[in-house]
Amino acid sequence: MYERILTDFDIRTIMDSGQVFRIRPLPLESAPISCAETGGSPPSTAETFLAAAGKHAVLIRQKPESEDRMRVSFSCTKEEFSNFWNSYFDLDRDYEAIRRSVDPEDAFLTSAIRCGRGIRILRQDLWETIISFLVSQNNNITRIRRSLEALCERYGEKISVNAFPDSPATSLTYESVHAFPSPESILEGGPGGLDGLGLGYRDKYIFRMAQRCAGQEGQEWLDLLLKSSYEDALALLLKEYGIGKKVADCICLFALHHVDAFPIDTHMKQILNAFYPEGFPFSRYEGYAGILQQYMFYYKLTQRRTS
DNA sequence: GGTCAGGTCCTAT
DNA sequence: ATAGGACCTGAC
Repeated sequence: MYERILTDFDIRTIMDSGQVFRIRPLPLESAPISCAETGGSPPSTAETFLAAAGKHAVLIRQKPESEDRMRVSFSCTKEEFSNFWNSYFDLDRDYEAIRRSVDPEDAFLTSAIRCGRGIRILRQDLWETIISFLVSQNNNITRIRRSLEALCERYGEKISVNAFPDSPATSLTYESVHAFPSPESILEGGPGGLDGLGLGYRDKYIFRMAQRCAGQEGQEWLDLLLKSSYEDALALLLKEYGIGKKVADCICLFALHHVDAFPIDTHMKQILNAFYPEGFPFSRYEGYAGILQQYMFYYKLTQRRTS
């Protein structure tokens, strides 16, 4: 177990921000959503979550320490934390500085960053992110989660998760935690091996992408993407069957960490039309508009939920 | 029970 | 090049 006091970190907000689909609250310790804008205050009791990422998984327990500080425990060693989770959660970036840079006269963005404080743009596994956002197209977040979880249960290897010694979660066993499946394991299931996962017509995109990413050649393609600039990565991704501009931008932002990528989906279209009829001020936020996109997207979701 | 989901592909102009 | 329709399915 490894503990940190963190600012601009709220695992629940990250979980609900729509960039990641394999973080979930532990059943025994769930709590309502928190959003300053909707009158809710962060729960003062500890909440615990299970975060699965690629072949890694960890329990995360958080409790507010003060107004803007969170006490966060990770059920892993300090080494595992510094080798993987620190980077995964983008903990070396100063999100407070990003929030401070927002134009105070921009009422919508100001509300969005207040509501979404605690968001971070994760550095997710590339292959997992490609599949996740192929699934996401013309789909809803609940079903995306269900489909991906079912995919992991069918093809992902079981992985172990350390429990907190003093947690109610100790009584649970995490045999149900699966790694994200490899391209090869999906190929072994054959073309019909994706039936029954609720993927709909997206199954063919996923199977083809598994063919694309399998083997040494596939790995080399993924490595090339990892080394590419935003512009080059975008062009490479757009060649692939089932990947359009929006999904490509999500992959660039959430896996390749090109934080200037600015995915525009139905929600963002509505926001841009309603609040930025003259255009979003990209030049003011050059190089990191994608991070602000995430605050706006999350804010929009919380508004929809309560209206 | 219709509408809507973090869109993309395909076809017809 | 650009517009319009089809598309799996289940959550709400």
